[in-house]
Amino acid sequence: MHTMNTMLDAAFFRHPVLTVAEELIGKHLVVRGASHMITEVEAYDGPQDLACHASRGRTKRTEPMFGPSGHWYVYLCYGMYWMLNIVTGEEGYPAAVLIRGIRGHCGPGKLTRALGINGQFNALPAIRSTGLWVEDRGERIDVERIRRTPRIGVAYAGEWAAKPYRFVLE
DNA sequence: ACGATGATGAAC
DNA sequence: TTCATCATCGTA
Repeated sequence: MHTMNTMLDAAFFRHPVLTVAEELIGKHLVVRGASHMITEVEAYDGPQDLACHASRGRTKRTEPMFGPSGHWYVYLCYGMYWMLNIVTGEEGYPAAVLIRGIRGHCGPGKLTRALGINGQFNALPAIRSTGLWVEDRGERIDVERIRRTPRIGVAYAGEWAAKPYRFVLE
């Protein structure tokens, strides 16, 4: 039996960021005709989350996170690495999932470099016509294979640094 | 352990 | 306009 590849749309992403983050494990990032299984993500959850950029308010940079779900939030980190995030939840509530790993590439800065993803995708919707989207390719991921840990590189975020908002496929 | 490398946001 | 800070990574 053949399974259709389904593009994940805005409705898929219009849910609590922790829910979307876990469900993104095992889905596929599609760019330039190639698909890559997502193996590691982190959730950033709203203005109260001190590790979330939006906790410092609505600014030019964080604007996409306040927009509708299913759009990309891409920003430059440490002057060298592009971080790829997908906006989740209701419009007006700033939350996003950082794509930290795909099969064959570990690390958020390495995967964007390998796939040629940069700021050109910021604020664009994750649909076929933009050239960067997410698909369910019918792979079943047992939740037992998903490990939760604190997020990486956010030690400054007080109690929020310890929350298990990182999801990794074993 | 540290430097590369530049945008960001807050302070001044 | 300056300044500290950074959701990282390669090299040592």
